[in-house]
Amino acid sequence: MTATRIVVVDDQDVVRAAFEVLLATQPDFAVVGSAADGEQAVRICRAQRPDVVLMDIRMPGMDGIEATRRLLSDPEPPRVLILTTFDLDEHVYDALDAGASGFLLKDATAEHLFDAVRIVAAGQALLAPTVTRRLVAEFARMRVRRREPDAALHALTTRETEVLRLIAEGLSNPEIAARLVVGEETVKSHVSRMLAKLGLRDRTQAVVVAYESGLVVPGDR
Amino acid sequence: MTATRIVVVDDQDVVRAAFEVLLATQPDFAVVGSAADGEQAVRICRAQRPDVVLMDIRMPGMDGIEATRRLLSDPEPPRVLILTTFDLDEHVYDALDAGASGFLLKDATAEHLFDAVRIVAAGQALLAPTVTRRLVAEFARMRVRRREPDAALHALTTRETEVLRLIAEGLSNPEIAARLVVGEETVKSHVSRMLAKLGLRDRTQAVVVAYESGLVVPGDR
DNA sequence: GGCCGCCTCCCCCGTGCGGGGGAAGCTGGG
DNA sequence: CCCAGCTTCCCCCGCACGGGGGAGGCGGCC
Repeated sequence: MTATRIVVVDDQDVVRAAFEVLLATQPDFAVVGSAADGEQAVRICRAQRPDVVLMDIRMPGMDGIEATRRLLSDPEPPRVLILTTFDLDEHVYDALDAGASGFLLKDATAEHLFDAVRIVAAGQALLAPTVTRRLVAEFARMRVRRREPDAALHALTTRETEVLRLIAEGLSNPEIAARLVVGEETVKSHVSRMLAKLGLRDRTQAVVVAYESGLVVPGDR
Repeated sequence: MTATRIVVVDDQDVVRAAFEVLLATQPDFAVVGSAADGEQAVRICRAQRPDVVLMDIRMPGMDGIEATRRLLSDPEPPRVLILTTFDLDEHVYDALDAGASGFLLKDATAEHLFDAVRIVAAGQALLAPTVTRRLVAEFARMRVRRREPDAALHALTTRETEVLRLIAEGLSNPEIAARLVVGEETVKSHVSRMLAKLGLRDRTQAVVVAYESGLVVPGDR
């Protein structure tokens, strides 16, 4: 098994050199390049094709986020491990968005860094504990809104809910009738009773409550 | 500084005993109780008030998820670290939802376990690398859909966009006219041209594209 | 100057929509 | 057994909605 090929990206020369030396102490690691900004990073990675890129965020010119985004859009991209001083950065979410596999703080121990490199090289992911905590909290928050189809929606019968869902797809009454294989008159009564139960005026407002209540979720179609 | 108080929950006696012995090797840990199912776990935690609970998921009777949910609803709850054999479990999301601070696989090393306990005791969070990877991917996916107010929406004039946004609040034409302080006829022409540009039939469909495109976001009101 | 895009308002006209009734069959529970 | 709730369908009616087409004022751009 060959060594994990690593590129180090940091605008501070000392820091970069320190990481190179540190990583070189591990027999299964091979530092194959380094860069001081985003442009250099992209160029060197495309030439060296490393397994893992240790990426700083704050850099003059192209920052680590944008560099990550570009690298990840290549075919067979490297795994990117973000290494930064500040965890309170908004950049965390942007970095994960850009496709980073890991997010470590510079106060991590050498052992943690080695672990992290091996984990992302294996295609897994690892985040600093504080970052994990925020991500988990954020994730739970996102899920909470997405599973409270509550309002007065439980008052609806199954058929009424079904009709509401189709209205929220933008269908007209005749279209809904066709979809459900019933008469249009039937649909109209379902719609009327649904609107009355929810205290709404028209189908437009019905679409709004369907989305706001979480009955339907953007992107699920 | 006092030791971290730990409760071990697992339905298999040997496993439970093994973890107790393992944790006892650390001078800053103190195992203050153990349980073989969810009910016992809740009872013992309320009596012992540990800092950290090592929780198995699969157990007879009340499972680890439900036990976690109940513990977390208490005042000053312990931190819960889930320890399970299967990472492919759907339970991961449920566990995080229930409020767990960590999620480890049983194939983790002793050192990783100790680290994890110390991290969650400190109020941070830690997940197994495979779980982290899935969470990061899921998180990125969630965010992607939330920032693409693109479609053909740029073709709309500012006024048309404004009208679309109000339609997506469930307002009728007269209401929109009042809100914008213009005549109803004016609103009608904006609506008509907006629908034509987007290739839509009625305001109901307009609400759908407003939500699906990200022009409006559920919960922002 | 002339042109064009946007916002504003006006007309007519057809119809999809929603309210107000009523009625049938079917299910399940007291 | 009968009643209640759900689903299905029917009638009539009024109106908000949306299409078509036209027009004036105002700003920017060539």
